[in-house]
Parts: sequence; structure tokens; C-alpha cells
Amino acid sequence: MDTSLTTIDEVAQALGLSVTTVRLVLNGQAARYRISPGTRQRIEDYVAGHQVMVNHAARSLRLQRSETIGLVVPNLGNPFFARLMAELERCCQARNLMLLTASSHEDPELEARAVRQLLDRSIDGLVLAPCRKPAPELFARHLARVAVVLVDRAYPGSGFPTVVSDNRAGARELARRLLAEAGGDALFLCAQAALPSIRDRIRGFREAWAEAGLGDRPAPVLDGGASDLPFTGARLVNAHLERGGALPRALVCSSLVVLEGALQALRDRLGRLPPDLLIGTFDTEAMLAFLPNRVLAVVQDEAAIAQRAFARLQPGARPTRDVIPCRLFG
Amino acid sequence: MDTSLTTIDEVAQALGLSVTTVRLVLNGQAARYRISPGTRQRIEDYVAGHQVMVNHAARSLRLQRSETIGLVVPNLGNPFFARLMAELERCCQARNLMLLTASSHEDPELEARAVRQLLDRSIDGLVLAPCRKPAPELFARHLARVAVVLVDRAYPGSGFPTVVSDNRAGARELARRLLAEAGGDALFLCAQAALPSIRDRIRGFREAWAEAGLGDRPAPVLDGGASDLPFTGARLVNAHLERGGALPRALVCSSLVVLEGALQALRDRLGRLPPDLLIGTFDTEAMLAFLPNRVLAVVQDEAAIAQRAFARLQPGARPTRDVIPCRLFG
DNA sequence: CTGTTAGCGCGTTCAC
DNA sequence: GTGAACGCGCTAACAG
Repeated sequence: MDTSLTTIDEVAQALGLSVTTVRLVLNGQAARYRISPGTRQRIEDYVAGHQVMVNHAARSLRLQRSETIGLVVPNLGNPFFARLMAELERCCQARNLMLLTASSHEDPELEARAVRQLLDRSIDGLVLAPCRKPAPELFARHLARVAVVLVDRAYPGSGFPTVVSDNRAGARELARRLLAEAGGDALFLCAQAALPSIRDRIRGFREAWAEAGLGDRPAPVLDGGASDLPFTGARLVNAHLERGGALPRALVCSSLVVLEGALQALRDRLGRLPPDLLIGTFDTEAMLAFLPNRVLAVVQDEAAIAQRAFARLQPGARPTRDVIPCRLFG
Repeated sequence: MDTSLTTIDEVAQALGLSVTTVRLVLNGQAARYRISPGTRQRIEDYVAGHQVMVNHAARSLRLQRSETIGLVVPNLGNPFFARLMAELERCCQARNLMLLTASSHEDPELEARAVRQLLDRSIDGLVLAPCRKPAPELFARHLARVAVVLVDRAYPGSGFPTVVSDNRAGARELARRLLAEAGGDALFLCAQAALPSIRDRIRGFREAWAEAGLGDRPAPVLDGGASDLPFTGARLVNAHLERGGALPRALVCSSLVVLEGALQALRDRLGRLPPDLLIGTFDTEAMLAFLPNRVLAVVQDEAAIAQRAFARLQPGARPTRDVIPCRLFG
């Protein structure tokens, strides 16, 4: 058996046929062009025995498309984005596409670089969770060929189809329940409040606060700034308590990471977690269910986001805006 | 400003130069070939104003390599593999490579399909966490060009460089500590015992068991079979208790998923988690730290695995075997 | 220092 | 039914 890579030309040569004939068979157009059954059989036998593979680079060059889509997210290690990617990859497999992935690490420079690298590679589509409002000039001359969809972070006026979770409704429902159970005594800690998704979570919390008739006081929302680290949550808790703030009956955090830091700080100060503290959070982890505390969690539907984003991946698509419902657990 | 894609030919044409000259400048070899500074400046000005980008498909076709490496893992949504991918992507960024990713969903058929798709796309390297012992014929005719490294699952005799965690030592140390604290009263629940990584964890547990002088009884290891689901952990716990087994002082689980199911079952049966139950597990989650129980966790060093795998990614490399230490937390 | 040219493997068009 | 020939954009060898 031949050990070199087998190209279509080589098959043709080996069988004494022309490349056209071989390709028509390989592309399933044998019937249409009335290739003789004998020839057809010979070709099929040969490729079966030799693991013939088409050269994708040549194909891309000729067809000006690559059967590849790109995904750029802030951090592939973040479980939300990891699940999103896994779901997107599932969509791709069904259509024989492959996924090229890159992390921006929340750095607009790296993001632009990743996007350029992907466009260089003639991706047919790009799913982007941008760390800033994307600069349209990055894509300008590609828009005819490559479809762009924004996910998770809906910067208004970006001009691209966008698919996001309904963070606002999720947060509102979460806060409604928590405020009812906690008699209105809740505190919302957040990081990265500049992100559209976080902004929506804050808005939802404020709406529930007003609905609960607490509008005479401003909603207690503490903003920890740009970095979503455990340290941010810890800092907010410590600052609140040191300012003489009371321990609330319900604590809501804008991310699991903030929650982690907040719980650490509470445990450090109080010796243990106050078991009657109600916890509200976004996204979830399996072990959250085993805390002694009552926990409410808003979880996003990564599969639905991925599928919708995939469906919107059409060149020249209008800038639609899809909002995927969240589910509330606990 | 031109809105079409700008190719090297077009730049040359627009500037009245030859493609060679343009290319030498673009590839940073201007100095070496003594391109005149004036010409050089003209070219650089032009490309700056036009966002010129090289066509990677053409480049790959010509060079027979794609500056792309492939990653195939059982499940991209699994946090361990997600972190591994994030780290591998970091290695790639440093060398201007991109990552093509695919999940096998623990299905050898899908795995083979993904690998073939990647090889079709002329990847320069492949990092594979195989769900079975890989069939060498999949790669046979590519080995000269594409480097293959196996990670996480070391099937002996595969013939490829392999990078895995030191699951055996990690498990041994974990069990040693847990057995000491629990007076030898421990139970090990596992799923997917056929995987090399899980097998090593079992072996480590057994070694610690023998070391602790408990060798007169067989080590209490319960095997839940092939599927790593919460249900598996729950089933093992229920079966153990219904057989009249006592609640052990220490419970070790081969994965977080098994632990999740086991804890669910315990809570369902006992009304709450027994707070003095010692827990041992592999991999970790932030919220695990806030369980009322004492928890010991063996965590893998995804960054080190990724870096080592990346370093071993050389065509025709000898089948080395790297074992990366784990860390024990708790 | 710069220009010309021949493929890389595939898909398409047109001729036989 | 089948074959020949061109070009996608780039690189490398060689020719000035």
C-alpha cells in the first residue's frame, strides 16, 4: 500500500483516468454526467483502499471558502465559554465544518489580532464575544464573504446579528424571589459592570427592587470595577462591612468568581459561612448545590445560544438581536 | 480606499513593483536582501493604509503546512479539557499558530472522523486525548509531516509521545492522608475504570491502602462502569448502603461528577450531608471549598501538560512519556 | 537590488 | 463519457 499522501491526480494516474472523471465520482455527480458504472466502481474501490483525502488548502484557495468557522471569546477556560464552544462545535460537526478558536483574554489588541488571524485563514463565519464594542473596520472588507455574529455581549449599534442571554429578566426574577424571601434585605456585588451582560443583570436587580416597593432607597449595588477576580468579591464584602454595613440576609453576585471571593471574605471574618445567608448568583457549578445555604442561580442556555448564533451565521445578515431566556434554579 | 481584499500581487501592481520585492518586505527580510529604504517605505505605507492580509490557503498549499494545530478531546465542555485547551491556545499564540478543535464525545468513530478532518486540513500537529487506544493506521501516511502527541490518556505502545498527569502518585498521597485521618475507613467510588488515568488513580489508592497496613482486606474500590455521570456516583452509594455497607468516614471519588452523584444520594438518604464525612476527589471547583466537609483534592496542572505537549510536538518524535506532578489541596 | 516564472492540488469550462 | 487547460494567491529558484 502506498504510503504517500494520495491526491486526486494520483488516483487518476494510478487508474489511467482523468482527474475530471475521478472528481465527478468523488463529488457524487457520477450519475449526472453518466460515468460508466465500471469506471465508477474502480474509482470507489481505489479510494476505499487508499484513504484518499482531499487537500483542503487547495480547495479553499480555489473556492474562496474554507468550511471553517472562527470563535473568539475572552477566555476559553471560563466554563460558560467552554460550554458555548462545545455546543457550537456540535453544530459544526453536523455540517462538516470545523472550529478555529482563540482567546482574547479581555484585551482588545489580542482580540483584533485573533480576528485578523482568523480572517487570514479564510474562515466562512466568525462568532465573537467581544471585549469591547467591535471596530467595524476590522471586518469591513470581509463582510461580503464572512458572516459575523456577536454573542454574550450586545454592544448596541455594532451592526452585526447578536445573540445574548436574557440577563435582565433572569436577574429580575432572581431578585424578586430573593427579595421576597429576605424581606427586602439584599446586597448585589458585581464586577465588570461595564459589560452589557452585567449591566443588564444590574438593571434587572434594580427593577425587582423598585417592584418590591423599596424604591425610596437606592438599590444596594456595589461595583467592584473592571476585574472579575475572587479578590474583587472579597474586597467588596470587606469594604461593605468595614463601612459599618450590616450582613444582608441575601447576597447576590454577578458571577461565580465574585461569589467565591465574597464567601471567602465572609468565612475569614465570621469563622464560617452564615448558614442562613441566602445566595443568588449567575451560572452555576455542581458543588454549589451542597452548600449549607439556600442558593438561587440564574443559568444561561449555552446550547440555545450556540444554535441561534450558528443559524444567524449568514453573510450580509441584518443586525438581528436574539435574546435567549435563562433558567432559574433553586 | 479600496474595499476588495488586497493580495500581494495587487500591492506589487499598484506600486509598480514585483511580488518578490513586496514579499521580502512583508516577511521582514528586507534588510537581508538589501531592499532600498525608499521602496521599503512605500510598501509599508501602502500595506498600513490597506490592511493587506496574506491568503493563508494559498500559503498552506504552497508550503505544505498550515501553521495550525489540531486538538481532539472527549469533551470540550469538560472543565479539565477546557483549561487544557486554553493553555494550549496560549502556547499557540506565542508562535502565531491557531488551534482547530473538535470533540470526540468518547466515541471512537467520531474521534477518527475528527482526526481525519483535521489531517485533511493539513494541520502541522495534533494533540489528542484518545477515547481508546489510537489506531496507528489513522496517521500512518501523515507521520512524516504532522506531529502527534497524546495527552491525558496513556495507552501503552501507542508509539507517540505522551503527556499525562501523575495520577498514581496523586491518588496515593491523597489516600495516604485520608486513610490516616479516617483511621483506615475509606471507600473509593469510580467510573470509567478502563481509562488509564482512572486505573492509575485506583492503583494509587490501593498502594496507600497496602502501605497503611490494611492489606489483609482488599481495598474497597467500587467500579461504576463506563459512564461518568452523576447517576453513576449515586448508584454506587445506594448499592453500597443497601448491601448493608456502613457509611465510611472518608469517601474518595474518581471524578467530580461521581462525587456530585454520591453526595446527592447521601443527602437524599440522610436528609443532609454528614458533616464529618471526609471527601477526597480529583480536579476541583471553586465552591468545593465551601462545603461543610473537609475536602482533599488532587488537581492536575493543565498549564504544564499543555506546555510539555506543545514542546513534544515535533514530527517523528520518539515516543517519550512525560508524567506531570499533581498538586494536593486541602 | 528587483523581476519572472513554475508549480502547490483543486474546481470549472470547454472541447473531443 | 472523458480529457486538457487555466487560475485561485503564494513561495522559491533563478535570472538579470
